[in-house]
Amino acid sequence: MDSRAFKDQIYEQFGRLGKSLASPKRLEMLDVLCQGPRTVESLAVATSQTLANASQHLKVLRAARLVEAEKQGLHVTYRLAGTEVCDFFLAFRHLAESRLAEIERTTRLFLDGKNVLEAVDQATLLKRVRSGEALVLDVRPEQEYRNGHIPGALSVPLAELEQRLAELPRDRQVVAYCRGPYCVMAVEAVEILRRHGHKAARLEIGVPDWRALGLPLESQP
Amino acid sequence: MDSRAFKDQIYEQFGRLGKSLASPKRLEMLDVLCQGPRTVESLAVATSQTLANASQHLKVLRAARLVEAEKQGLHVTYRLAGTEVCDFFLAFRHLAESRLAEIERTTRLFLDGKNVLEAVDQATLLKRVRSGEALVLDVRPEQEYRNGHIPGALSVPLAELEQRLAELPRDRQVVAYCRGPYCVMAVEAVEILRRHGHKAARLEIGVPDWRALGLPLESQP
DNA sequence: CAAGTAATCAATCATTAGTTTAAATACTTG
DNA sequence: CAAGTATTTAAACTAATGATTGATTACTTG
Repeated sequence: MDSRAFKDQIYEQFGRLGKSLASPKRLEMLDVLCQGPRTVESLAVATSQTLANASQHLKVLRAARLVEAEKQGLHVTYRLAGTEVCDFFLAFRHLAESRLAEIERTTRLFLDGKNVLEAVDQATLLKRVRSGEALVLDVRPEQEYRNGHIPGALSVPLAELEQRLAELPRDRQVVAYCRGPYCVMAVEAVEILRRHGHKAARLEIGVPDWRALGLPLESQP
Repeated sequence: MDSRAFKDQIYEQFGRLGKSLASPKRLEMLDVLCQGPRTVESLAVATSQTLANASQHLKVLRAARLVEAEKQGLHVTYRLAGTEVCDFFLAFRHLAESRLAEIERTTRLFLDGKNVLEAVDQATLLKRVRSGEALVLDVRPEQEYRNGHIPGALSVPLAELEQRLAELPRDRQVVAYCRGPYCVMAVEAVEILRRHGHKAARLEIGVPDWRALGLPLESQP
């Protein structure tokens, strides 16, 4: 084997990993999987695609060893192949954010349409969340909350929020979070809360970012 | 803009970054660019492709804002768009190495063919290099040495090595390094050195890894 | 074991990406 | 400003990818 053939084989392998990151849908699936294991169908629904497509994308991710599958009876549960994969995804996202101005522009445009622009910046918000000064609200589906959540957070999945408004204080700030900066559940939660006279704000980061910051998580309420 | 459209736009942008990492040749070019700025032609030669292809790949990398171009007279010099890009490339490489067993297998197969298998492991080798116990040899082209090298290293580009063997001690271990684990220059250097009766070993890591370890670099000899 | 459900596979099609070759552009230097 | 060099662009072709649809497999449950 000459050195060119060696290099070609090596970078070919690197390319396999790169190719698996080349599809928007696959990246969205990785983002969702950072919240915890999921079945194929639930991933398909979460990422708005057909079951067959989701299955095909998962096959690609599995070939790159980014995810693992486990069959439990009728369902196949996919999970990230390790916490390094989640950490890498966050690094990838940060690089994209730092390099592609379009991402910030799109986000701003979206948030301008909604009425959720913050009065306080993320850093002080994060401080309030950490100190317990604000009530922290986890609006993700309950299963994801159970997989791990910000300590002291109350679980009220977005779908149940309107029915359970009475559980939330009106005198204290409510800080809602969800899967991360590009998950819109917390945005919608803040809209609902403000419409009903609550002092609400959105924490942009999600549990994976929280953990990557080295902050502790809670697993059971 | 509804939330699906928002997500589609966001992950579309992430996909742009992912797509730029989906080609073996582009990854190899990024690897080379981690050593410092280079012209299109020199990149084309280093990665064994035509000028036109190299130019097209660089266009893709530039569209993803991973590299920047600067025209100096007749030559266009490309460089990484920031040290984050190099750090990210290393993270990408580590993930690939940890997930794809084929990479290690290919590397081992290649090294088995050459006679450079180590008697000592990388960790103790690194210790000897750091302590100055061994003579450290930088066999990359001189320009890359000037961009930054391991403190105390001697620059003898691979092409000049056979002529300059007299400069090297025979009683002390010579540790050669090059661009990184998949650059074969240090492997070839060790072959030459051993053939001439020197005690030689190869340090797998390159300057980018060295810097990422938080170790200091030297810029001028 | 038949019916039903979750997931995968296979075939097709439209789109995109990569390579090659040749032509065009941009700049320098005599 | 003509000749030469470095780079980019364009056109043509081939290969690969992703979405869609329908069929198939694997498993559970009545």
